Amino acid sequence: MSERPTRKRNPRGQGERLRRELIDAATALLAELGDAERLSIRAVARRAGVTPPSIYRHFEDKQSLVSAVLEERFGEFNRFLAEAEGAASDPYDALSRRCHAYLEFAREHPGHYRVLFGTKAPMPSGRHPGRRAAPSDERPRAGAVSFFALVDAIQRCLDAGAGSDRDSSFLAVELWTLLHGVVDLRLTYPDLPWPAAEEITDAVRTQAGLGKPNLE
Amino acid sequence: MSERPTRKRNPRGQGERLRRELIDAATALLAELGDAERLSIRAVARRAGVTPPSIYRHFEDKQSLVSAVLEERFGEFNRFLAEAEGAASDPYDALSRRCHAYLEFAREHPGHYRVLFGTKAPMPSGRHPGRRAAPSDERPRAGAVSFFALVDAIQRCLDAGAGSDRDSSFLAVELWTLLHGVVDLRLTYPDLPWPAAEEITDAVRTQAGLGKPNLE
DNA sequence: TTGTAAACTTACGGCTGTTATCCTAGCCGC
DNA sequence: GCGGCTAGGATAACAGCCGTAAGTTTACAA
Repeated sequence: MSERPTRKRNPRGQGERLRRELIDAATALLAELGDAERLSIRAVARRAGVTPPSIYRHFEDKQSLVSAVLEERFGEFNRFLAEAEGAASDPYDALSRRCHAYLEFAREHPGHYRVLFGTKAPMPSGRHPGRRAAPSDERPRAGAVSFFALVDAIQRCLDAGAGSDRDSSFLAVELWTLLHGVVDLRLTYPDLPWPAAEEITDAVRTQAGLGKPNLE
Repeated sequence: MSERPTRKRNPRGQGERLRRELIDAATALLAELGDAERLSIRAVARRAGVTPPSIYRHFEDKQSLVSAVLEERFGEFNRFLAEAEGAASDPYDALSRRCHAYLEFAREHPGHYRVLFGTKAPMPSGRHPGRRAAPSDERPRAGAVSFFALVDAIQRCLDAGAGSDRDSSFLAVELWTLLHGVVDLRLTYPDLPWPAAEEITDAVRTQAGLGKPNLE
């Protein structure tokens, strides 16, 4: 019952292996929980078949572990979108694929999407007394990367002659908020009569003048 | 230091007064925390100047207290939007006002907005052993009310002659996801170069054919 | 005076992040 | 062969939080 750790200890030079297993365990748990603050050091240790203090051999504190996982997840997300875009023939198709990939990632990994982009409640000002200087939230920086990649994709459409009276930055905000809104509200209200997510974003994208101008 | 309760006890027939004070304290705390699950019975009791078990005279359990607060907040939200709409002269103006009121509520009460519409992480399947049948989440029902009010507002525009090839339900999803996306991403990434929230939603609304047709 | 509403005290069992200390398997030089 | 060193863990414990059940006190109304 007490989940005693039954792992074999790693050999001499291979101490880094536990680090990977901890990140993998934390990744799996975050996919289930959908919230980085709910993740507990002890749950990660249980899943990895290890005692909680062992984690501190590989990560300074809980925040470090979470950050390591978030960094990998953000990398995976941005890579997934970039690869989807790479298979396109023209800028309009590329933008379309990027948007669809965004929705696909959220559909396939809802827990991770929530961890990456979900609303995070503000810190109650020092939950643990002996805290270091606020670790703050690292998601804004990483998430902004996704945003500027979207700006670039839109700019390439404008450069290719897309007709819009707005600049790429504004259009990127418009598209991103829509993508995020679709994903987030669907997760919260799965029982509403939702149309296909792609249908919504495609509609707005073409209305904004970013569709392929094949009929003009 | 120990925050001993210094309240005067309520007189005989006035036991309901504490109930109100508890709801008010919980409301204020939720505005700060932005997350119903972070709210603790003990924190509510501290703020109300009362010991934790006293709460159980007025609420069956924590979930009942939270539900009472959510119900009030949802009512306030829907009333605020309906009143804003009521001051309009035509359906287009009404829809515009409703959207602007949505954004205004979120701007003025970000914590409450998060509690009402923010992404909620899934329950880890029975956090407390001796639990009653899952209380589930009451937000979907209440939130759906807001959605259908939006559908109605859009339908009135279509009835007034708004030109759109989509039905009101689809357009409502389009608008709602955009409104929510704008609000939610702004809360998560406050440092990005955001245009005015109204500018984004107005752009999409008019692109969708729901603007006032004064130039046709 | 007495019943009882309204609140209190105490306590249980659980969770959490983190530290200080200890154990042990295996490689090192000798 | 063998003592020592150290990497890679495990134990035990601290201090804090949590929801809530059981029993007790206080003060007002009848």
